[in-house]
Order: sequence, then structure tokens, then C-alpha cells
Amino acid sequence: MTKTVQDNRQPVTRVRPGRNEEGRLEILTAATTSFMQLGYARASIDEIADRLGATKGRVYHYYRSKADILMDIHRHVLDMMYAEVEPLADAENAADALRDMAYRHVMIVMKNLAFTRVALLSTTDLFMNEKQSDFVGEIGKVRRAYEDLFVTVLERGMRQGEFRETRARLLAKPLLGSLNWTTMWYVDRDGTTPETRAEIAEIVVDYVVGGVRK
Amino acid sequence: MTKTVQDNRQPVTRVRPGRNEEGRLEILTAATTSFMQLGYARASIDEIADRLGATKGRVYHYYRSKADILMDIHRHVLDMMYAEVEPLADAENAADALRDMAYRHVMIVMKNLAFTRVALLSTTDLFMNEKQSDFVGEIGKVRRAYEDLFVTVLERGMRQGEFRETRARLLAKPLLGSLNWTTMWYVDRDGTTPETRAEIAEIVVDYVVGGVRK
DNA sequence: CCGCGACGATACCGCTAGGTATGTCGCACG
DNA sequence: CGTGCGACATACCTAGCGGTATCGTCGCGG
Repeated sequence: MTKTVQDNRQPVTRVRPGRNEEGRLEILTAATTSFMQLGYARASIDEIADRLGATKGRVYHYYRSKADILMDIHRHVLDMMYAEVEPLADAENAADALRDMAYRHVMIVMKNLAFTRVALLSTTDLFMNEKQSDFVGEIGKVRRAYEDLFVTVLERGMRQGEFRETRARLLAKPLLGSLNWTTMWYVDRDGTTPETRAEIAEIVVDYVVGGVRK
Repeated sequence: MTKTVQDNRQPVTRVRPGRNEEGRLEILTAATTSFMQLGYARASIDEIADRLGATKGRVYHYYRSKADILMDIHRHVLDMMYAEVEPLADAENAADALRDMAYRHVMIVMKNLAFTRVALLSTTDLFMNEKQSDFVGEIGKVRRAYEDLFVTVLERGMRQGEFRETRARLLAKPLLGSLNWTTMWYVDRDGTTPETRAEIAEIVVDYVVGGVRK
């Protein structure tokens, strides 16, 4: 059911058409790694190409510009998030729904650390790109839609009497903050086994759910 | 009692010595505004100078490099935070202490939006500056010390039986996340009166305290 | 066997922006 | 009264980097 999110990238040819999809993904991941390690500005196209043992030509064969790569990263992350979290919002109990959503969200962040970190930290660099501001609006819509997922669950929980009564939209801000902040401190050590990830996720989730309950 | 934080910038001459302090602050604020609006990378020194109706010469008269300005912003924000929040950690009741600290933290963020936002978003750009990595370590220490403020209060609350028992340091991460995330969504509208700020702060604080309590 | 298009390399351009070198003006101070 | 220094302005240098134009090459369908 990710249709609504994925299909509205048609008007603008974000990606060069007729290209190999796997090849494009290679560029995308390499670029993401570079952006994470050096930041969007400091990471050069040549550096991305070097990481693949190639040259600029290969990169520009798949993407029209550096900014386009960044946009594609954003689209990638948002699609992933929405597709995995949206189905969990329907659980009978609002508290359970929120718990599942938060858990999944944090897990995605940890498993795709490079992507999510870049998507969050480079928001500024993206939104300052005057040209193609139509895409920025597009991204903004999806962000809003994702936030609405949590707002809706919060409102439901308030009506059901499980959650404290306040402005749901305002409450959603620090809530998403505690989830997204994971990108800022979580490190992908070698010794980090899935167990500790689950452990981290549960601590965060307990905090989140406790923060909205009565 | 901000001595411990402020005094350890002596070893490295971060700022050019013997300069007028107010003049330096003008540069600092102008740069902060530019960094916030355009991002650290896109904001040029010329643009900062233009904002002051001056030229590069004036900027480089006070700071040796662009990165130094960014470092000074970080120091400025961290000093401000630490100085205002640290005294609140001593309240008898751990829950009250945490409440006060969180409230103050969010308030500082809102009142100094440009500074705090830059300090958070440009963390990457800072830590990637290979040279002067000694200062980065310095910043890291202060960050850690600030985090310890909250960790200590959390541990105290757990011993007193008010807070849920978990890894205090891990719990502090999403906690600070919900506070710091304010920089990402709060906007300084004209109509934003102090009342709505207080309103926002209370919603966030309720969420935070609720998240750690039993 | 041919040509066409995906794939990629090479060479090159142009501009932006950080940094420096140098000059100028005014004021405090001996 | 000159002289040193803070507080800037001006002019200039230069490296890095995004983007383009062009040319090889390999595989595949007709």
C-alpha cells in the first residue's frame, strides 16, 4: 500500500530514465555512505566515484546532479518508513499501535543508519535548493503524512482514555524527536548484535509510550 | 559556577586575542543567522559580511577561519545551556529537578533558536574537521558533562523509586532527543508570544517526565 | 554483421568561496 | 608628535568541485 507515496514522483524526472535499477542503487548507497561520513557539502562526486572504484561518469550516468542524489535518498527513506509503519497503525488498542510503530521506527533507523542519518541531517541542504522546490514540497507532504500517522493514533488514544489529553500534533513533535534522535547517537559497532538493538529499541519505546499515557 | 566549562578553552587560541568582545559577538550572531538560513556549507564569509554591511576583512579580523566561528557557536551554546541548567539539578525531588531542567532547556532552545539549531545541525560539519580535532574532543567532553547532568538525576530518581528502573544513560538519549528536537520544528513566527512558548514547553516537559516515571 | 543504446572513462571548463597580503584610518600613549 | 596597534577595507590568489562534452566499448536484437 505504498502506492500513494511512491507514485507521485512522476511529474519530475528525478532519476534518469531507462537506467539499470541495481546500478542506480549502488550509486545511491555509496553516496549515502559518503554523505554520512563527510556531510553532504564536503562529500564530492569524485569521492563517491572513488568509493566504487569508478569515475564521475558513472555517477552522472544515473543522476543528473548531486542534489538529485540527495533527494532520492530522502525519497528512499520516507518510502521505507511509511511502508513499514503505516500498517501498524490499525491495532485495536491505541497504546499497542503506538508501541509497534515506535519500535519499528527505531529499528529501521538503526538498521539503515547511514540513510536515516543523512535524511535527517541534510534536511537543510535540501530545502535550500531553490530550483526544484516542487520536489521539496512533495517531500514536505510525505513528511506531514507520516507525522499524521502518529497524530491519529494519539488522538485515538486520547478518546479511548489511555492517553493524556493535550494537543496531539504538538505532542507528536517531541515523540518523533525521541525516535529520530537515535540517528544522532547510535553507532554501528562491530559488536552490536541484534540483541542490543532490541534492547535499545525497547528502552526508547517504553519511554515514548510512558510519555503519552495518563 | 560556569568556570569549569568556560576556562578550558585556553590551550588553543580559538579566537584571535586582544579583540573587542562586543565586536566579536556581532560577527558571531550574524554568522549564526547565516548558518541557520543557508546551512554551514552554503553560507559564505562574504554573505556574513554583507549582513553586517561590511567585508571579509572584518570577519577575518576576529576569527581565523570559518570553522573557528562554528566552534565558537558550539561553545557559546554549550556554555549557556550548562550555566542555566546545572543549578537546577539539585532540587530535593528528582522529578521536580528533571522537570525544571527540561523546561529550562526547551526555553533556551526557543529563545535562541538560531544558535541552538546551528549547534545541532552542524555537528557533522564540525566533527569532520580533521585539523583542530583537539577542540572537537573538548566539545565532546562538555557535551558528555551536560548529558551527565540528566543521567545523574535519572539515577537519583530511580533510587528514590520515582522513576522506572533502566539504563539511565541509555534513557537519557531519547530524553534529550525530545528536548533537542524542538530546534527542528519550532518556528519563530511574529505572533509567537511567550505564552505559547510556555505552553509548548509544558507539553514537552509533561511528555518527558511521564516517559521516565513509573 | 551491423548499429544502436546502455555503460562508463577522460578531459576540460568555470565559478565559487576560503584564505592571505597589504594598505588605511584613527586613537591611545609615551 | 610620531608610533604602534586595533579595526577594518581592498585586491588578489588558488584549489576544489559541480557539471558537460566527447569518445571508447560491449552486448543484443534484427
